[in-house]
Amino acid sequence: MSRDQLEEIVNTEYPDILIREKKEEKHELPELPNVHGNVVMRMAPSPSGPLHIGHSRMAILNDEYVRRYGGRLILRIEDTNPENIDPDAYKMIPEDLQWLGVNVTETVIQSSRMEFYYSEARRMISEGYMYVIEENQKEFHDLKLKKIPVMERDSEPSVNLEKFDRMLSGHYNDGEAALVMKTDINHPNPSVRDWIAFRINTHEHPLTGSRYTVYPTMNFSVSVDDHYLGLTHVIRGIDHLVNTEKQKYVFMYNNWKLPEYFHYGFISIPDTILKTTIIKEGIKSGKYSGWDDIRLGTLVALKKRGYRPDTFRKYWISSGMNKSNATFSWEIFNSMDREIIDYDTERYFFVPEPTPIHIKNPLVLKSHAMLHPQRPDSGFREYELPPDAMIYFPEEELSKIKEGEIIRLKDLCAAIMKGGKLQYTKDEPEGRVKIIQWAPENSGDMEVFHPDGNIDKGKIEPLAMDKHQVVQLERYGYVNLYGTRAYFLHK
RNA sequence: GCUCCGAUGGUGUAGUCAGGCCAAGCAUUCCGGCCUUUCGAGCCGAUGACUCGGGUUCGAAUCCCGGUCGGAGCACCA
Repeated sequence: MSRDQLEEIVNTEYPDILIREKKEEKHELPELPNVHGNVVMRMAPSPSGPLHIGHSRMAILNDEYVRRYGGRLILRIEDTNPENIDPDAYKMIPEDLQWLGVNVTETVIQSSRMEFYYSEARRMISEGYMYVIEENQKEFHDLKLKKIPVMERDSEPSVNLEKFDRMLSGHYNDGEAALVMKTDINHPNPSVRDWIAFRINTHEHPLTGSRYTVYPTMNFSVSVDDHYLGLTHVIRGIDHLVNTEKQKYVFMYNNWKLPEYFHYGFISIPDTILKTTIIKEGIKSGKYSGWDDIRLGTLVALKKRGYRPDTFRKYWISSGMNKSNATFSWEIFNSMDREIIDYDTERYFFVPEPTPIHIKNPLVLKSHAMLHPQRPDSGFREYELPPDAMIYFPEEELSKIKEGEIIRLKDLCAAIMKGGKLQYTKDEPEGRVKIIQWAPENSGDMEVFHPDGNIDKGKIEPLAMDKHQVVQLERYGYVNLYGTRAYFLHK
């Protein structure tokens, strides 16, 4: 007997036992290993601009685990490269995180910990784990590729300490000396071999000015910070895989306990402008109105369009910590957002490409539209139209109506196409007909800005004018209203 | 080139560590239908996937080997 036959019998004879448990879907992140009590986690953006969608993943993932297990979430601003820092970012990043609902328990700014990095460096130099190279960086690099150590690799700690102090005293210019972390000169990955831990950069720093000229590279500052801040788990992008490898040497030399590391895969976000350099240029040239230009993928731009912070959380939790590369799905993201906002968004009429038409109604007409179809108690939008009223109708729809066809003006009346003109009819249409939105004569002008740069000009019904909220423009899509303009959210 | 990482429907994921409950779950999109004074929401239905080849095993999406494809890194950026 086949499975089909069996099912057939069960279906007809014993339907009761068929009540199968529906597997409940888990939109949950996996448990973290080695959790003993609270966790300490961090996010470490560089202050080159405000946060964008990509950053939100790191923020949400870390925040979500700290919420689950309890503990601390450290925002560590990694500003050890004085070039490419946007001073505004120090303010924008915390604001973005707050909007996302990420609960930062403390903030650490690396440029304010320079003395600490120096003292850690001195200690590790004196223990023989670091050495200074001078004037021969090119050679240093070439020799590394050939797995050959430079001469300085074996110099005495006291000599290295002396040279390091000379670095700090301003004796060298940019690129003339560097402090190197000894690792394994035979490591299969050349970049892991003896990496640069401190370099000289005389660029002015937005926060510390010209006080410091010797800056740690991220692999050094991250290592010592991760340890001294007590990190238990580190979640970050797969692009840091090799960095983790490098940082492990610092932990090993100092006998520090390694945090648990997780690296999630690259996510490419289609049709979205994220690169800070491109955005900055665009703002400068006037192409973009600012960081919150809705054509951008920054969080402030997405906020302006009306996305809810919870949508980000939901999306990133459902994506999990997959190591494989993936494509960000606006489709799914928008669907999640729709689910969250739909119940709260009022309905209004917007007529793009409006064409005025006389509907030739013999009597006064009253429209009666619900503010929200699922919430009858939310009220109605009502307009009174005098006889032979003029209304606005979408141009595009008008051209698609055939001669003699009856349509319905939503929540108003039926209308028939006669002699190329649409006009009132009291005949009730049979079956399914087109139901189309319209706008009364005293409607306002509105421009809807789309993220692809397009602008739809049209008429917005009077009751929606001057509103500042996310609404659904029926048959058009969800938008965020800003008075006489609106930003398109999604369908 | 070298080093590392990965591969489940159109898309995003669950399952892989501890092989059998997977005849592969969920979400989303598309398609069809129902409902409806929105093309939104809701309801019903349908299509659609374990990268390939070997091996181990009674049994492999899951373990092993190899190939292919994709990605990242190879900085005095983070």
